[in-house]
Amino acid sequence: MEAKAAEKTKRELILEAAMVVFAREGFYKAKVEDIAIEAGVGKGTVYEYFSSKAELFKEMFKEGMEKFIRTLHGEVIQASTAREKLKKIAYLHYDFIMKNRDLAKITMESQNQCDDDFRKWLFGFQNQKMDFIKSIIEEGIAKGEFRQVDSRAASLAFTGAMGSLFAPVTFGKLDIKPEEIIEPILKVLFEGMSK
Amino acid sequence: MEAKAAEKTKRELILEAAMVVFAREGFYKAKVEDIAIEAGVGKGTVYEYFSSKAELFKEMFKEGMEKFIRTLHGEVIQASTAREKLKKIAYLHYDFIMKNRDLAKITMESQNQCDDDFRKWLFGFQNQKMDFIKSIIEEGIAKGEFRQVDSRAASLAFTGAMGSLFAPVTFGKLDIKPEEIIEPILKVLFEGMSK
Amino acid sequence: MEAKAAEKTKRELILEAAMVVFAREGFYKAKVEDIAIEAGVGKGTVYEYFSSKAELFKEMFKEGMEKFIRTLHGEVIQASTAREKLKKIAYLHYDFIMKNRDLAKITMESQNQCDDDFRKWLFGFQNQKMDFIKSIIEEGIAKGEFRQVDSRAASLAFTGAMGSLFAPVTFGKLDIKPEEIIEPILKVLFEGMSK
Amino acid sequence: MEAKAAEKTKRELILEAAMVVFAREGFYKAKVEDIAIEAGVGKGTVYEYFSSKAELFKEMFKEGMEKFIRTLHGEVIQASTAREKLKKIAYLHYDFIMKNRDLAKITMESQNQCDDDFRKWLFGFQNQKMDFIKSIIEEGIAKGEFRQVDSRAASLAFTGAMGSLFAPVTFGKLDIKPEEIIEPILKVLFEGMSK
DNA sequence: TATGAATGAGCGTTCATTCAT
DNA sequence: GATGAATGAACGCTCATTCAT
Repeated sequence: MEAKAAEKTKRELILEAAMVVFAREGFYKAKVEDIAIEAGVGKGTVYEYFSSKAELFKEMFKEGMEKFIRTLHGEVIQASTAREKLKKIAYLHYDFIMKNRDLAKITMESQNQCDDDFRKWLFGFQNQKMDFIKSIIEEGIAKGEFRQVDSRAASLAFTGAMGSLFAPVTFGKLDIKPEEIIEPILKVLFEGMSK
Repeated sequence: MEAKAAEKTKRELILEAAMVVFAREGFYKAKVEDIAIEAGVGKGTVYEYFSSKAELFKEMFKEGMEKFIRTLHGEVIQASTAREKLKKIAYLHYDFIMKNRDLAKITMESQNQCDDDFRKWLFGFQNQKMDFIKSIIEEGIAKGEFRQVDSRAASLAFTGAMGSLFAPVTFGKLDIKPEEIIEPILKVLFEGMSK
Repeated sequence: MEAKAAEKTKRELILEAAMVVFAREGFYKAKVEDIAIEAGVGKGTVYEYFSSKAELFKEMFKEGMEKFIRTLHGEVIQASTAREKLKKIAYLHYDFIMKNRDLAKITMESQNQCDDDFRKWLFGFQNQKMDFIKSIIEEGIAKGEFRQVDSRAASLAFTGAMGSLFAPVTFGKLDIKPEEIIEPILKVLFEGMSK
Repeated sequence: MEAKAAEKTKRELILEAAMVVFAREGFYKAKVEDIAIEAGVGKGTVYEYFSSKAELFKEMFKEGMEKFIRTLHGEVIQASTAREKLKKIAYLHYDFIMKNRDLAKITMESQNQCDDDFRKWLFGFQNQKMDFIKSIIEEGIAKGEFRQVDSRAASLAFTGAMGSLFAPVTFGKLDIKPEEIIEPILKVLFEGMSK
């Protein structure tokens, strides 16, 4: 996937290490020194690129999320129907959780331990995701794929159902195949929205 | 020696203060001293009743949750149909979040920062709640209120939808009436489950 | 020895408990509460009889030592020759260590952790013991039992040799019979003092 | 980068400060912060070099003692007769106490307040010293300098007599010249061991 | 630019002491 | 007198952050 060589900037190394360590330990238990070691750089170097531990946390979180959103938009655009789009989102969501269960785990934690600016960003980010889903549902209604459901309620239900996969998955207790859990959930939701 | 009741034990005072402070600050930022001040007792007194900060957190969390579960079971038993039961749960859930948004906020956080025993308890607790909902849905299916939906998928969707109320509510951004958001969500879900 | 019954005053109970606990834990690690429990009284009661932990320590120490000195004088007076007196002292010393190894252990510790008054008392006490031995040696010289040795040097040597039993005995490593170790030491010392 | 020597490592600075403060206050009353101040470093720096207060105490103690033992062996080897060797030991002992009365003072205290490993090390250390003296006495017997005395008893007496200098010296009450007290003691002991 | 030795503010916890009963 | 619940000063230790090299 990479162009030339495996050249990674120090910044990238640190962000990746931060992901690993924050996810493993949580924000407070994670030590800046451990992140530096994980990244293979000196402790002081971390502060060359990030002004504080909290700043590093925020940056790591943002990068991870924005990457996810980019993937989401990129993939979803290829689907034609609203139903397919939502299905795609559900599977991407599942994949994302599985591959980044670390990030998923700290999403929850992140709400309490950062400043208000970050909280606002996070809230805005979640709204953005919700709006994206809402717009797909509204598109589906417009195209006649769905009934005249309350689009906000439906997107809340959809988002919530996605979210409910978090806990069991991140605790590693969901050893069944993804389609076995995602399909039935989608079925229930789609039934509620179908004409 | 005292007249009527109203008398609160020190333990109760501390638990209530812990709720307030942990919710406001999160586990790590909360200082034991602040909890003591909030409770109107000395710092040492906290340690007369709880062996450590973590222990206090766990106890506070358990008490709050168990109280909620008791309320839930008590109220739900009065409803006759599965639909009414789920509706009841949705509203109680909403009320609980509104009244205990403090507790709601830290539910998420709590997963990372306590020991494995607590994590297990929490996981078991969540399963218990899910099973309760699942059994209501299955009862609804048996009684012919619902179609033959996948009861697990449905309960995940329901739980998830309830959960999705968390974020906006705990961030204090939901200034509409509860029924305006709960009813549409229930409608979507029930449509998906109806015959 | 007791007059009426086994009536023990609270004060005595506390002093005995203090002996046990201070000896087991040392001054700093010993907790006043543990002493109270050991004595079978309430924590507050300790402060009815002793103004502080340090005060309790001092009192306990003084009582123990003075009791030892009384025994020493009482027994020694019965011996007729200086040699016999010193021998008696050596054995009593050994017995005392064995029976009160607890007290012996904290003698050392006690020098650092109390106030100057106590230190002076302790120093005076040790001098008193040394003088007692010195006077016996001088009596021996006067009576022609010993050569004209330097009585101070001799008493230092004698005291020191007694003291050197401390470490091995209090560490419980001396599993030989007392006479097997005391007699040779006395022999060396007496040879050095004999005509 | 620095010119000659004179340069002291932080570790050495801290060990020296520890010696001063532990000796002045005893293990428990000594505050880590005071040691840091005495060393002219920050409190955290102490923990860069020693994992805990107890660890610092043990290291300080070991260094001091091992230095003493090295000095002892180095000097004693130069003496030819057993008598001279013991005399040398006596004077070195006295010097050591005078120069390191701090260390001497806490030797006693140290027995109670450290863990079992340290206690074992201390006990082993004392045995080693005793064995060294015993071997010199046995050498003296073999060479015909001393009578067939019980070498263990004699070494106990010698060690004890040395030890008895502790108390008066460390309390600063011995304002006489060292030879005035050491020579008579040696005389008594040697008389007891001579042919 | 990169480093890691040095730092000290900050916090959890202990326990001697007090005092209302 | 006797009690033990309540207290808060005190201290060991951590770790984010700095800065001289």
